Amino acid sequence: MEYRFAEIEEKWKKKWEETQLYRVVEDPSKKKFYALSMFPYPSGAGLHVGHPLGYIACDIYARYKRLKGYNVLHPMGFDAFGLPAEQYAIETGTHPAQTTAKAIQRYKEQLNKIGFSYDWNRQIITCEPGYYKWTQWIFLKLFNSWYNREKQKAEPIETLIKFFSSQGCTTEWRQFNPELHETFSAEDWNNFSFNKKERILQYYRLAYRSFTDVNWCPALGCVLANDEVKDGKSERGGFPVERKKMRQWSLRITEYAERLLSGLEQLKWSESIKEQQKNWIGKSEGALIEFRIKNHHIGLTVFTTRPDTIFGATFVAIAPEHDLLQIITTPEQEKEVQKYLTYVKSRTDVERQQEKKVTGCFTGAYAIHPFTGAELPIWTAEYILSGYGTGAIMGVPADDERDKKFAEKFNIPVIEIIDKSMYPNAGIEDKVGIMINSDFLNGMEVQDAIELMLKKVEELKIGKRKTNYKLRDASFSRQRYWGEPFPIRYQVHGEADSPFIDEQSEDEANIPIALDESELPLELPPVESFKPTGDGRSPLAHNKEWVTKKYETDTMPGYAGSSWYFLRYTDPHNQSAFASKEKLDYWGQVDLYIGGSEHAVGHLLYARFFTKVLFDLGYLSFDEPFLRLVNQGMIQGRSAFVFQVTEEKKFISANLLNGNEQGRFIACDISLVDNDKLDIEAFKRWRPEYADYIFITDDEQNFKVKREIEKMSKSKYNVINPDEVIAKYGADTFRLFEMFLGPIELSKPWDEKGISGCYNFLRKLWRLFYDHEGNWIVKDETPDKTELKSLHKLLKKVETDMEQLSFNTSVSAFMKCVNELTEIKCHKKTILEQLLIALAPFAPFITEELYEKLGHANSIHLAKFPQFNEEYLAEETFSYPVSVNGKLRANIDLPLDISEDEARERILELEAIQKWTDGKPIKKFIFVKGRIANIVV
RNA sequence: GCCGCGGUGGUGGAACUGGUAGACACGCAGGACUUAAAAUCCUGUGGCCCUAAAAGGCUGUGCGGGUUCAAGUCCCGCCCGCGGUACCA
Repeated sequence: MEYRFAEIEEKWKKKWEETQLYRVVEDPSKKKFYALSMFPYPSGAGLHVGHPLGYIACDIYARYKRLKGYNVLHPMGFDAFGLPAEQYAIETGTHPAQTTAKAIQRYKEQLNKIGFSYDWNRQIITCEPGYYKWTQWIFLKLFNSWYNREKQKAEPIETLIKFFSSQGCTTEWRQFNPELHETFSAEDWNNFSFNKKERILQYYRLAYRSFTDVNWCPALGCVLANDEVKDGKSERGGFPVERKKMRQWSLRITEYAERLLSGLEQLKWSESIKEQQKNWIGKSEGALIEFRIKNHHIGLTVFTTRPDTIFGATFVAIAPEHDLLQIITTPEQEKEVQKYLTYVKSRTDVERQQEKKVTGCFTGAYAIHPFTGAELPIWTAEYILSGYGTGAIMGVPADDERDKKFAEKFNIPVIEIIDKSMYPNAGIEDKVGIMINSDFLNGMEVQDAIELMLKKVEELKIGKRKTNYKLRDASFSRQRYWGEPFPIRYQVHGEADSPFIDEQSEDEANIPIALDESELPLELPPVESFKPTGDGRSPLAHNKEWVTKKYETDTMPGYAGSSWYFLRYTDPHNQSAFASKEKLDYWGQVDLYIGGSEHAVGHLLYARFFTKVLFDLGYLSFDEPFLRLVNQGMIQGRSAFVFQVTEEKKFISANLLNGNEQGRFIACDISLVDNDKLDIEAFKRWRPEYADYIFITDDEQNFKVKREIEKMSKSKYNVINPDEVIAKYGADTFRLFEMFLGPIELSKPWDEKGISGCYNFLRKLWRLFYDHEGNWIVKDETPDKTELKSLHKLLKKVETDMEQLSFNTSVSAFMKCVNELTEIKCHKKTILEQLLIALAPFAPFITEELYEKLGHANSIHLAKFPQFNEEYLAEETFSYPVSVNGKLRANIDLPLDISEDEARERILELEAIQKWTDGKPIKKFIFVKGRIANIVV
C-alpha cells in the first residue's frame, strides 16, 4: 500500500470534525495551557505559504502540550474590521461585511486543509455585534475611568468626582493636570454646570475627546495612530500624512508608560521586541528648569537630561508652536518671527524628515541664566518639537550635537564645560568627563555633577526632577465606516455653558455622553455610500437617523477589537460579560503567543494597555496578557523578471545579459517559471500584449528569468499558495517542510526544492509499516537495545527542542531516527508506536492513520507523549578522542565507568603516544569525562 | 547616528554549560534497477596536498589581534548584512 496522503487527510479531517476532537472545556483537574496565534486579517487574496508558518509552530506546540497532559486552549478567529475591506467597498460598492464574510470563509477552508487543532467552537470575528458589543463595553470602561497616580492604577471616574466635590483641585494636588490650567475649590466644583464638570473630567478619563494634533491622511480620509505612520506616510497604502488639529478620541495610554515599561522585564519576549517597546515608550530622566524672561513676569521651563551642562548654556530655544512665542517676541523681531512661522508651516512632515535643515529665528527676548545671571537669547527653531518635554530647551553647543550645529549657523558663542581628554573615544554627547568652567561643579565627574545639579535645582526651587516619555496618547477615532461605532451620543448644544472642551470647535459642539451598558451593542447602521465625506467626517454622517440621534459618527480604529480578543476566546459565547471571571481565571494569561514582529509597538502595546486597565478595574487577575512571545520570520517570495529591450519587441534570457543592454525588467508570474526557465507560450497567454515579441534564448533553447527575493505579495506575482503545495505533497509534508526550512524566527525565501526531502521522509516512515507490495510488516516483538537507543535519543531531542521551539532540528532528528530504523530493519510495534506519538504534533494526519492501523480505537492526539529513558541512552564504552596540545590524534574506546586514573594509564600505554608527543615530557593531562582527553606537552 | 539581531560548505541550516565544526535536508557526482526516462535504492560530497589505493598531512566558521591545553562559542578592535528608530533635548 502506498502512502496516499490525499485520502488519509480527507478521512481524518472529516472524522475530527464529527467527533469534535479538538473541542476543549475547562477542566480544573488538569493544568491549563493557552497557545495562541495572532489572528489574521482576512484579505481577499487568501493565505500564502508565509502566513501559516507561525500557525503551524503554534499548533505543533499546542498538540505537544496536549500529549503532555495539559488542557490546551488553542483558538482561532478573525480580525475583521479595517481599512482594506472598506477601500474595496469604496471602489466596488460591495458592503464590507460581504467581502469580509467571503474572505473569512476562504481562510477557514485553507486553514482546515493544514490540519490545525483549533477549537472552532470558540471562533470570534471582531465585526460581529456579539463581539463588538464587548469592545464597546470596554470603551465605556475606559471612558468611565481615570488614572489615580497616587495608587498607580485606574479607578472608576466616580472616585475622582467624589474627590473634587470634597477637596476641589489645587496645584499641589498630585493628580493636577497642568494642561487644565485651572484650579478650583470643592465649592466651585459643586457649583459648576454639568458641562463644565464634564469638560474638566475630559482631562482625566482614560478615553477622552480633545482637540489635538493628529496624523491626518487625506487620501484615506482619516486619522492614524503614531504606529500606523511610517516615514510620514500611511502604513496602509503609503499615502502622505499631514499634521492637523482635530477634535477626536484618544486613549490616555501615557499614564501607563512606566508600568508598560517595567512590565516588560518579567516577560519571555525576544530582546528586539522588548527593545522596540522600550524605545517607543522612550523614558528619559532629567529635570525641568525654569528660566526667567527679561522684562516679563513669566518663566520659561525647559526640559533637559543634562542639568550638569547648564553653565554651557548660551541660548534658549522654543518650538515654533510654543504658547509663549507670541508673548515674548519683541516688536522689532515680530516680522522676522512671522516670516519664520510661515516657512515652518509650509514644511511637511516628510520634508522635515528628509532634509534636516538648521533653521531658526531670534525672538528678541532674553532668558536669565538662573546661576550666572547671563542674558541668553531666546530663539525659536523647528528642531524643537512642541510635543516633547516642554517644547523648550536650553542650548548647550559644547555638549549637544544639534545645539552645536545651531550655534555654528547663527554665530552663538560656545562655552566648553566638560574636559573629555581622559576619554579619547567619547562622543560629544557621552556622559563622561570632568566639569570645567562650571562654578561649583568644577572638577566633578559628569555623573556626579548631574546628581548634584538636580539637588541644587530643587533646593533653589528653580526646577525639579522630571521623567519624560516619548509615548503619546493613542489616537482612537477613525473617520471611517468599517469599525466599531462608539457607544457615545452628544448632548445637544444650545445651553448657556461653554460649548465643549476646545473653544475652536465649530459644529456638534457637545459633551459626549456614554450610552448605558444596556444599550449595547450599538450596531453599525447601513449607509448609502462608504466614501468619506471629505470634510473630515465619517461615512456614518450620511446616515440621517444616526445623525439625528446624535451618535458619534467616527468609528474605532483597527486595534480596538484586537486589543482584547485573547480574553474573549476563554468564554466566547458569554452574553452577560466579555468573559466570566471563572473562565478568565482558569485560562489566565496566554502562555505562548506567536505572530509577526510588525505588531511590536502597535497591537502588542495596546493589548498590554487594555489588560492593565481591566486588571486595575478588577476584571482580570493578571496585568500582562502574553507571557511568552515568539515572532515568526517572514517567508519571502522569489520573484521572477524577464528583460525587455528598450523600444524593441524583444526579450533576452537573463543568462545572456552582460549589463550593457538598454531595457527593463518586467515582473512575471512565478507559476510560469520552472527552475528559472520561463514557459514562453504560457507567458504569452498570460500577457497577450507580448504575444508578438521575440524571445532570445540561450544555447540550450532555454529562456531564463532573473530572480529576486522579495516580500511575498500578489502584486509581485510571487505568491505561493499553500493549497497547491498541499495538493501536491499533502498537509503533513507541508507542515514538516515549513518547520524544516529553518528556525521560526528567521526570514527566508520559499524554495520548494527541499520539500521532496520531507515528502521522502514520510514515505520512508510509511515503509516501516508497509513494504513495497503493501504488506503490513509491523511485528509485535520486544525491541532490542539499538532500537530503543535510536528511539529514546529522538524522544530526548524532541523534548528539549520543544521548549525552545526549535522545530527544524526536531524534524531533522525524526529523519535521522527513521533512517536508522530503516537501516536496522526495525518494524517493531512498541518502537513505531512511540515514534508516531512523538511525531503526531508535526504530522497529525499520517500519524493518526498509522496509529489506527496499529489497532488503536482512540485518536493518537489523545495519547500520552512517551517519556524518554536515560538508561537506554547510556553507553557501555565511550570513544574518547585523544588530543595532544589540542590536536586530535585518535579515538580510543574505553569503558564508560572507568576512573580517570585508569583511563590515563590506558592512554599512556598506547604505542603511538611517543610519536604524538614527539618524545617530550607530559606537562599536563586534561581529562574531561565523556568528552575528551587532552595531553599537554 | 543610536538600539537590537546576525555573518558557518554550492544551498537551507546543525553544533548542550568553550571540548572530534558542517547533524539533517537539498543540490551535485558516481553506481544499481530499466530498452530508456521518471521514480526508487546505494555510495561519495568543505577546500587543498599526497597516494595506484588505503592511510596520512595541512587548512577551514566575515577580517585582525588576544585569553586558553582547547575558541564557531569568551575578550578587544574592525568590516559587512538584516530589522527597528531618529532633530525626543
